[in-house]
Amino acid sequence: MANADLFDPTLIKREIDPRFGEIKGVKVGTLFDNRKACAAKGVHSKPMAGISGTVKEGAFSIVLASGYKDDKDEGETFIYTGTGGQEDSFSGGGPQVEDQTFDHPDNAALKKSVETKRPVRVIRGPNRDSKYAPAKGYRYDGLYIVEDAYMGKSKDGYQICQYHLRRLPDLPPLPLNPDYRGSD
DNA sequence: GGGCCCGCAGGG
DNA sequence: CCCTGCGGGCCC
Repeated sequence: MANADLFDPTLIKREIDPRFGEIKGVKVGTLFDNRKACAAKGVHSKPMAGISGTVKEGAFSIVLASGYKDDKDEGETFIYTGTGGQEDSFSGGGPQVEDQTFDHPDNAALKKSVETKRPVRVIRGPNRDSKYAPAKGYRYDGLYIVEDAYMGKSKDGYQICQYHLRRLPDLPPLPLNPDYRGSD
């Protein structure tokens, strides 16, 4: 593959771990009805959690949806917020009520991806605050590199884990969100 | 439309 | 095994 130089050569077992990288038969732009459908195709196997991966090998995939107001989606790049510290994790949302930390296994996994440089599958869910989110369902938007991970401050004043993601070059353009409610 | 509460995959 | 999580359906 053309992006081979982006991978850490010591982590070549990407070739034997089917959880990383493109999923056979799932094209960039594929739309899924719900999270269960994403899981069924192996695009993102967790029913609710936004980050799928391991602490040792890094993240396989992440879901960008509403629920974390500190995300900033610019399409080819975006800022993602880690998991944890929310008021009601079951209802999937609410303000931060405590600090996030990279000790959380999911946050640690995504941080690990900065080191490994292994691209992560990105799935966008409905989010009226994102210019690039699908109006409905969950869309596979291709592979992104996690360029950076650092602690930041949420709008609620708590410490949060944040990540800079950048899309691999030469992927199909991202569709615009018809329901976007932002100004730009 | 909002509040509520259900299951389940999988990593550690 | 155990616990958690950027859903989702249902009821009002």
